[in-house]
Amino acid sequence: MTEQTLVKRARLGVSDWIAASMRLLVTEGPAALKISRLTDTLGVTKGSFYWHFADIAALKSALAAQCEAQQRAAADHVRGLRILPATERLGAIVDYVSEPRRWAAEAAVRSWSHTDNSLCSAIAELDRSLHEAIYQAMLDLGFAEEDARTRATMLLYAGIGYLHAAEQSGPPNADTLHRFVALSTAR
Amino acid sequence: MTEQTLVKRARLGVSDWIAASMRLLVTEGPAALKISRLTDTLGVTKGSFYWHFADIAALKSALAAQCEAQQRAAADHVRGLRILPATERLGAIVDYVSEPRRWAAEAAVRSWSHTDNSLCSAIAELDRSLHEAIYQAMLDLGFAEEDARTRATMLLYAGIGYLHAAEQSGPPNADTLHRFVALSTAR
DNA sequence: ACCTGAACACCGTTCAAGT
DNA sequence: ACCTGAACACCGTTCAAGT
Repeated sequence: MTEQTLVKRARLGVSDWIAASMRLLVTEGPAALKISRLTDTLGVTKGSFYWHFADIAALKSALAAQCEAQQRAAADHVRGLRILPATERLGAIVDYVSEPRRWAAEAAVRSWSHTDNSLCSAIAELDRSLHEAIYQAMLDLGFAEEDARTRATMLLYAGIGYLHAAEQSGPPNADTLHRFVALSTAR
Repeated sequence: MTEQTLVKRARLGVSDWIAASMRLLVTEGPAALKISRLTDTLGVTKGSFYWHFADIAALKSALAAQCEAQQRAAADHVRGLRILPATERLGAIVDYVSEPRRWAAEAAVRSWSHTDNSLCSAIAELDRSLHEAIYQAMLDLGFAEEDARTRATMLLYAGIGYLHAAEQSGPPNADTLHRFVALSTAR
């Protein structure tokens, strides 16, 4: 009864569908992303949906794009940190990605990607971007190319693994990630 | 390889359905777990499925139980390696988990767990077991408790992160994991 | 005990027709 | 430009009837 079914707008735009989808995704997870759920909350029929989107994959793509935009912003932010000295830079990257809201969004997208292949490329891109940033920091710290690559790869994967593990065991612990940095940059 | 797809038995048992489900899960992921896919490969109609299982959730539960048994067996195997010297032991753990068939099963179960909470505890148990084994190896190598714990945590998460990343980018590379071992045990 | 075949509900999808 | 309403395909589910 608390739905906005009664607040039926005369006309809907793509952004209305995306917004409703985002709300569903965040509150009930990817499994709730059904056309019928959307038409219920928006107060229209399913035919309406197909005026705005080719199919449900298109809706999910658009939703994913929204998430990707946030991720790109994250990647940009990380790249912007390159003015910092390498050690502080790695610390700043860790602080940034472990910020609770970012962390939650990251976990949600990665979790969603397991049932939606369209998201895989976006995630791969962010991972590549992060790896590049970390690799560069390792180089700046004076490690030889191959050593730097291995250290960067391990640090990145440790972060991703930690994210997946923490997904069901509570909030992130920035301290743990900082220890990973220390270990992966030790001589 | 027992390809019984075309060999239509006169009668099927629960184990036949589970086996076919496991094959589908590992080769095509949880999304392929459809009754119609199973009846196609087993050469029966959907009504047959409902003689053996109450619904598709029951099939998935039974499959999950099978997966959990495998996870437990894996944990036991890792615990059994403790007789080896620490360095060889870590190498043996890496070789064991990166064995292609185990790796594929592991990736499938972890991927599936994102949409099936019943699997989370089994995975957490294996992770705990792996962490304990790796931690013990670090202690045996002479690292102090807290340092050993951090090194073990990072190595474990790097492996998990690598598994998730490799899930969509091809087969595992044991060499990469061995380099992670070298890095996380470096002084 | 195990299976078929027909039926039904649900959801994604299409499209001609309405405003 | 945006939406309705009816149709259809696909998949999970039920069940009476067959061996």
